[in-house]
Amino acid sequence: MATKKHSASGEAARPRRYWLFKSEPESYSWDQLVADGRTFWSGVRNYQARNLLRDEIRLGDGVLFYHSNAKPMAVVGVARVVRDGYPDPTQFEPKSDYHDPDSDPGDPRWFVVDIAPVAATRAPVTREQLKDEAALGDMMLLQRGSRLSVQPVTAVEWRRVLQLGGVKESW
DNA sequence: GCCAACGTTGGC
DNA sequence: GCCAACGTTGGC
Repeated sequence: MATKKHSASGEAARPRRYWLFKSEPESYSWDQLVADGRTFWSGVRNYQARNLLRDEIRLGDGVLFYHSNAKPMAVVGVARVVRDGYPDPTQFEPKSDYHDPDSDPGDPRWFVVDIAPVAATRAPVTREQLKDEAALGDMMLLQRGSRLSVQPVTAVEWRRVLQLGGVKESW
């Protein structure tokens, strides 16, 4: 029968992937994202995270929004990527905290994606809850010493966290 | 507030 | 190219 399942719908060949973005709520909270309706994820200044933003994270991907250094530390919402990676404008703004005088506009060093909120979790899915889930034992967020602020999430982890948060996928 | 883990910087 | 010193992250 058919050998190419998605050709008729015009769907992208790449399957949707999943990510977790950390933010300190005092710096940029879920509520702020909801108020803004959309934002560019600026200020990531780590090469591993940069590579994900530039090369891996794509329009339509799912994002778990996690509050770090917070009470409680928790996944508080689900967002989606609404624009592929592009150079972080703040790196070229001398007055920005994120200014990088060594970044060459012809070959920008730092990248962002745009995200928009999809749904808040019914209640914060706390770090403690996540740690209690056997299925989430390998989640990067929970590994000792893991500091990556933009990190991959497996499909299994994604589904489980959404389930814990009472969020039904709808896009 | 502490401190382990990690990344970056710079002297050699 | 090594590595000690330093700064940052972020859970505890």
